[in-house]
Amino acid sequence: MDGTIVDSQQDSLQKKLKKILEPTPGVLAPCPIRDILDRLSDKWSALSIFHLGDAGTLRFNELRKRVDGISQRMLTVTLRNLERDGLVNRRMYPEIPPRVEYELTALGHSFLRQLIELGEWAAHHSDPIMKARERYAAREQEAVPGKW
Amino acid sequence: MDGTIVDSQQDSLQKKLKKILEPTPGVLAPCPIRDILDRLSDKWSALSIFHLGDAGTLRFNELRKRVDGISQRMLTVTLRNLERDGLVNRRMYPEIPPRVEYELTALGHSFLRQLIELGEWAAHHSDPIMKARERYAAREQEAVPGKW
DNA sequence: CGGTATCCGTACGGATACTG
DNA sequence: CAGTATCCGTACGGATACCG
Repeated sequence: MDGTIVDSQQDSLQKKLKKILEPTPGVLAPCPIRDILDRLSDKWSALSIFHLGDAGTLRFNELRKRVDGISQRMLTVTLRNLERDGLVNRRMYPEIPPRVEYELTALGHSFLRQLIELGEWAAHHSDPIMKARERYAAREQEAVPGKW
Repeated sequence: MDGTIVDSQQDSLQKKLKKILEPTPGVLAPCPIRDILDRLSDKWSALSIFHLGDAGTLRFNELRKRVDGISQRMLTVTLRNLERDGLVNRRMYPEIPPRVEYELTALGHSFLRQLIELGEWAAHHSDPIMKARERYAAREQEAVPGKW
């Protein structure tokens, strides 16, 4: 029911996997996957990218208000990382008081599309995930009866 | 050059973004995105999924050998999380010595496809990212001349 | 306004030893 | 073999204070 819709694509997937997993010249070692995952792993990158993609161009404190709960420090750090990786553009205007605007680069928008895909997947599969957790929790209960 | 291939898809993207970013009933609060990102954020989940997807079914120590550098503890923790979320299936055989086999569930394979997409994106865009970093590093040099 | 600099608690993950 | 238990260092991120 799930393995029949894909046919020749299966091989393709396996090949892609092989390529990702191959040791030295692969996608893991130098920059690619590990780095991209790092951008996803820190607490605020994805959220910042979402908001920049949504709003277009934002000043530092405008973005700060939108990314709920982020500290000034972490917004700075996050934006620096994104800028460093070429996902975000930083434009500073030599005025007083200073004005700094951030926006996604073309690369950033490209990455945003991947994030949205991920978000869509998550939204679409949130139900089975939640169910799985409930089942897991239930099994934990019966496995350790003395706990309760 | 990059904004012309997508036309009516642009609105669609924006709408998806809105949906992802909307506060309470959105994708962020309950389970979805935040949780999925959590799976991506820990150090070993993605890699473990890749290897399970590549190999099919693996015993604990087989997987351990493949996931280079992972400790016994972290493999256990990682697999528990993945099992909890319904991405990995754990099958235990009551033998001596014990044998435990892990494999991706249908949901896990579905997620793997997303990971591969991400990997492909990363591989495909690793060049501009690396270049961006070099530029950033170069700008740092000139900005802080006293450092050198 | 848009940052740095500093301090500090916590959570993640590694190493090691032990167990059914 | 496949874990669990324990200890322990580090890195991530929050709070606060200060600066151009």
